[in-house]
Amino acid sequence: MLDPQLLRESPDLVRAAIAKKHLDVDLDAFLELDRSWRSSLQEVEALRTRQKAANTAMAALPKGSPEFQAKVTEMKSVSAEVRERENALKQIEEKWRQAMLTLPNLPHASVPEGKTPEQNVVHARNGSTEEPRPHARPHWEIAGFDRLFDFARGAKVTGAGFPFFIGDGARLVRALLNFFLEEDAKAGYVEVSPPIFVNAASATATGQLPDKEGQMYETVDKLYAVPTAEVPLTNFFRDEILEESALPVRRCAYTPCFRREAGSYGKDVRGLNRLHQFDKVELLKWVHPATSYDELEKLRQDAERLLQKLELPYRVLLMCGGDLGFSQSKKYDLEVWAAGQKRWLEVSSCSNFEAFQARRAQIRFRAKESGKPELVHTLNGSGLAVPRVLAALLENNLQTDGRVKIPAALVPHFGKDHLSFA
RNA sequence: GGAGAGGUGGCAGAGUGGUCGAAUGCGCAUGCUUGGAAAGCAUGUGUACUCGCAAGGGUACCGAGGGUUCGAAUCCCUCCCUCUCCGCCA
Repeated sequence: MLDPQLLRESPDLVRAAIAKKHLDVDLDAFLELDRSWRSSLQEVEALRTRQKAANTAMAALPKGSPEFQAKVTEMKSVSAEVRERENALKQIEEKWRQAMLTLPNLPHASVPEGKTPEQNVVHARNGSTEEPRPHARPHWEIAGFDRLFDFARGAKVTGAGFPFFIGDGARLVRALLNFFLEEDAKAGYVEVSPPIFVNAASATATGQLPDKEGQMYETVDKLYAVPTAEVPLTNFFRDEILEESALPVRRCAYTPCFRREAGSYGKDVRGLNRLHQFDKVELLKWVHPATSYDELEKLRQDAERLLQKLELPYRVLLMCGGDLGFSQSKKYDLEVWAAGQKRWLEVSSCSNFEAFQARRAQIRFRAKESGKPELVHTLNGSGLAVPRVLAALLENNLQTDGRVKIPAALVPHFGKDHLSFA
């Protein structure tokens, strides 16, 4: 949610910023709504003032006295009017709230111009994509793949996109999760194991609702399976005021992530590239607004380090305005090279939300100077998404003998230096 | 799942229709006192929205939402949560 004050005082600035995201937003309609909300509010407040004054006067009057009865009669009509105007106000407020929820966050000045993913800027590259790998092939074509990653049984038991991980496949998932969590702990993130279902208020605070409910699995009692640990993690401090000295708070969490992925078909969905359920470790920070862009760089580096230690070639994209999400101010994507598919796979997305989520979620800190509550800035990034990292490992590290070499950093967690499909 | 009790300010805890944004205590802040501290004394101590150049006003909030009433922390309804006992169970 944006700062309503900023909208009122500098609508042109907001308009220009939103234009960078290439979204179509009717600010004038909102501003008009805002004006009528304020005048309606003032009407109601004036009437309430009258009611309160009458209430005090009546308390001092003998009950049943003529003066008292006269007041009752007088205030009955005021009461009716209050009811009417309050209903009108409530309706406007609801519209106002809905309108606010549809306004996107503003991009940071350093976000490059651009409309399409092609206009994202390659910020950095690490490792070679040119190394000859004659045996490389898409991971789903590797001999024995189906023994470790059983999509057919998964489809039978649950549905497409819910594979079984078996033997070394399951073991590699567990090793990766362990490796990620251990490394994240070393980087100062406190591990959290959160609920994997959240209520509507939580999904709204992080921006999944109201627009993206079609992307989440919903239970009969209106709980949502988390699409990412970001949701329960961010909501941990919802409606709370932290001490300034507690900032920055850094946390990480492993959860399975559930995404309906409605409407995505085709090449992207082969193998482990896109699943309805997948494992991911998420990094989250609550920081002082003055430091959030430094913290974003650190967050990106924390995620990058994982890929470096896994010896996987990757690149960092700085997202252009048009490819930024609804609620982000600035975002880096980390993409790992999959030598078999000969394409980049997104394995992490590191974003600064500034106060956008914090305002929706009312996460604040008490500023030492003023003693007043201020909104924190929130940031999050994957560290990392398991199946795509796994896919890249299979494709890049496939040996001539059909086995897959396990990177040195992972060997202590995996327990051996090769994965076997046999 | 069944039965009962309860949700009030940072905490504890009063308040069953009006003068209650709310007693009192603790905590916290500032000042006085002191060589310094404690104690003591005094004053202050929520959040949000809104009007105003400002000084300063106004309104809302007693778990949430609705209702009754001229008027609701207080009465009624629905929901959520916590606790105790029973049942069930990883």
